[in-house]
Amino acid sequence: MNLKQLAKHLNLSQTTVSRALNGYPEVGAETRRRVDEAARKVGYRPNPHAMRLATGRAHAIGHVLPSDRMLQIDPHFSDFIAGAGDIYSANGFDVMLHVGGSEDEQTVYRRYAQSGAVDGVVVMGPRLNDWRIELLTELELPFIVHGRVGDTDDGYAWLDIDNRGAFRQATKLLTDLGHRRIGLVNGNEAFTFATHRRQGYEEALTAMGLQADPAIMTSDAMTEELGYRNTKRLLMSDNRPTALLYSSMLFVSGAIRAAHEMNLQIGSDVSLIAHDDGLPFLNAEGLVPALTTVRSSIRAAGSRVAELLIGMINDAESPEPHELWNVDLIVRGSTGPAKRR
Amino acid sequence: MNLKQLAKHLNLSQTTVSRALNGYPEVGAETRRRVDEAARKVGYRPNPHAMRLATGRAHAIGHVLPSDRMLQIDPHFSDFIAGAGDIYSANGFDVMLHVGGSEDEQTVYRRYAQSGAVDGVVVMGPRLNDWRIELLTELELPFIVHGRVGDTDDGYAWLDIDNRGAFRQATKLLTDLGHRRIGLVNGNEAFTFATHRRQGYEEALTAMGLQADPAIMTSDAMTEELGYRNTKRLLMSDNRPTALLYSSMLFVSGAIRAAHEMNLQIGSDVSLIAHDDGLPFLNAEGLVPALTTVRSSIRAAGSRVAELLIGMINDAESPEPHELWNVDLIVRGSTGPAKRR
DNA sequence: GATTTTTCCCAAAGCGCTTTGAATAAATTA
DNA sequence: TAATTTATTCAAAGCGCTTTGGGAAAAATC
Repeated sequence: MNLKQLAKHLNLSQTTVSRALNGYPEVGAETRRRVDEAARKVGYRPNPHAMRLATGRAHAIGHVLPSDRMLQIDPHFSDFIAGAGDIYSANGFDVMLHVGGSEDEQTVYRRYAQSGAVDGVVVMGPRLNDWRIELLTELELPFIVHGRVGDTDDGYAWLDIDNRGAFRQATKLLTDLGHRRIGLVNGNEAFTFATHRRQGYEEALTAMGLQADPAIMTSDAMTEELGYRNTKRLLMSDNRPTALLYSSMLFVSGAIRAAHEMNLQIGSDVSLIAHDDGLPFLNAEGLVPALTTVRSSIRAAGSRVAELLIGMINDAESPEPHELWNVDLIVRGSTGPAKRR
Repeated sequence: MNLKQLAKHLNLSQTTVSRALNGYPEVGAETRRRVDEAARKVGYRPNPHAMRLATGRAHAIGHVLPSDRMLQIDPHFSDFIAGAGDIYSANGFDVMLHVGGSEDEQTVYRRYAQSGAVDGVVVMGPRLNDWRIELLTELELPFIVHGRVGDTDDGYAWLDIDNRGAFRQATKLLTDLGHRRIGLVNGNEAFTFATHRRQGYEEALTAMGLQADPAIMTSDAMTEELGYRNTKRLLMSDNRPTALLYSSMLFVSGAIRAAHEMNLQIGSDVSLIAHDDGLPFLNAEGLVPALTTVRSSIRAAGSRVAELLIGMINDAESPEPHELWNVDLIVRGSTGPAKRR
C-alpha cells in the first residue's frame, strides 16, 4: 500500500496524509489520529527511495573501508559499528557500507557526495594528514573522524580518545614502579592513534629524564603473531626491557605466549600493559594474571560518533564537534615493581 | 548534472541518453559514443534514489546483525563482509547494514521486503531451525544463508562449509595418532555450525568404537577467556583428554595459555586442533608449535555468498544454489602421537 | 457585522530516473 | 515504385513521495 492508496482509503489528499505522518503542524488533531491509526492498521511504510528522491536526504550514513586498511581495523570495526548501529537505527538511519572492490576509495566518496547516496560519512582509521579530510571538505559531505589526523585538530569534526594521555599514564605507572627500560609494541604508526601513543610514551619517559630507545620500539599491524614475535625479540635483546606496553589486546595473546616460552613471570619478571578497546572476545581481566590496561570502549565511541554525526546532519549550522575522551588506567596484576638486576 | 541537463547538452532526449548509458540496443552506435563520452567528461552520475524509484530495484544487499548474536559473529563478520564487499561493489551493489537498535530484527526484514530497500539479504550465523528462513520465504525477499539451519537443506539457498566432515577428519587424525580421549571445546551449539561440528566429532569417535563423553565437551561463546577456562577445566579433570578440538582460533589463544600454565607441551603432552576461519589477526601457523587446523576462509565464503545472491537476484528463475565447501585439514606441529600413560 | 487571521485541507508540481507507445527516416522487399 | 521492415529517436507517463501555493471554513479581531 502506498501513500496514494492510503489517502484514498481515508478520503484525504496525499498532502494531508503525508503531513500527518511526518508530524507537520498544519493538520487537525482528529485527522492526524485517524491517519496514524489507519497507517498502523494497514502497515503502511513509505517507500524509502521515493522519500529520498523527494527530500534529497538519504537517511543513510556511509562507512567506507579500504581493503588495504582492513587488516588494521578489522576486528575493531565490527565493535565500532555495533555501537554506532544502535544509534543509527534509533534515528532511522541506515548504514551504507563499502568495502574494498575495484572502485577506488576516492571515487566512492565522490559518488556518495555527488549522488546524495548518504547524508554523511564516518572516517575510520585516520592516518597522519589523511587525504580524506581535504576531499570530504571539498565535497561538502558531512563527516566525522573517529580519531584525528594529526595535531591540527581544527577544521573538521572528530571524536578521539586521549591516546597520548593514556600512554603517558601507562608509562608513568611503570616508571613509578621503578621500571627504567620500557618497550613499546605499537600499532602501525602511519595511523595517528599509534603516533599519539608513542608520543605519550615518550613524554612520560622524558619526564623521568629517560630516553626512548628505538631498539625496543616496534610499529606493526596488530596481530597475535606480531605481538609474539616482537615481544620475543625485545625480551631477547641484551639489556632487555623490564616492562612492555602494547597498543592492542590482539598483541597480548602473542605476548603472553612469548613470556611463557621464555619462562618469565608476568607481573614480576616482566610487566605488561595494553590498550584495551573492549573487544568482547578478548577479555583483559580474564588473563592470568589479569592485565593492567588503559581502556576505552570502542563500541561506546561508535555510538557517540554516530550521535554527533547525526547531530551535524540535522543541524548544519552547529559548530563542528570535537571530543577527546579520557582513557581509564586500570591497574591489575600484570604490572609490578621492577626487579633489581 | 542530471539526465535532463545532459540530454539537453547533447541535443538528445532523456530517453535516448538513458538508453545509451544503460546499454540498450535501440540506439545508434555514433550516438552512444557521443553520450558515453559526454557523460564521462562532465562526470555524470545517475541519482541512485531516482534510479531505484524508477526501477524498483535497490541495488543493495541487506545484512542484519542482531545485537544479541553479535558476540558470536563479531570478529568473523568483518572478514566475511570484506570478502562480500569486493563482489558487491564490483557489481554495483551497496551493503545495507543493520545492527542492533530498538527496532526488532523481524521488523527490519519486513521493512526491507516491503519497502524494497534491498534486493536481497544474507543470513548470517544461522541457528537450528532458524525462524528467518520462514519469514524471508514468506516475504519473498531473496536471501542466502551462510551456513545452514539444520539437516533439511532444501527450500532455501545456502553456502556452508562441511563442518561435520571437517571435525570428523580432525577427530580421525587424532584417533589415528592413538588418542582415545579427545575433548571438544565447541562454539555455542544453538548455532548449526557448532552442532555440525559436534556431530562430525561424534561420528569419528563412533567409527572407532569410542563414546563421546559430555564431561569433556563444552559449548560456549567463542572467546579467548572461555578457551582458557574450558581448556583448563578439561585438562584438570581426572582421566583428562590427551587431545582437544577447538571450534575457533579465538579459543586457542586461551588454550595455549592454559597449557603453558599447566606445563603441558603442546603436540606431545596434549594435541590441539582448531577450526581456522582465516582471521587475519590470528595466524595458526605463527603459533609455536604451529597449529594443526581445519581451515576454510570465511572471507572467501563471503565473496562466494555475495556472488550467488547477486546471481539469484539477477535471475529469479535460476535454481536456488546449495554449496558445501570442503575444509582443508592442515597438519602441523600441535598434534602428535598419544602418550602411553 | 465586516475584516483579518488562523486552521485545515487540497490540487498540482516537482525530485531524476526508466519505460511505454509513437513517430520519423532509412533500408528492404515485393 | 509502392509497401513493408528496421533502425533511431522522441514526448510523455509513470515510480511514490514531499512541498508549494492556494482556498474554504472557522475563529479571532476591530
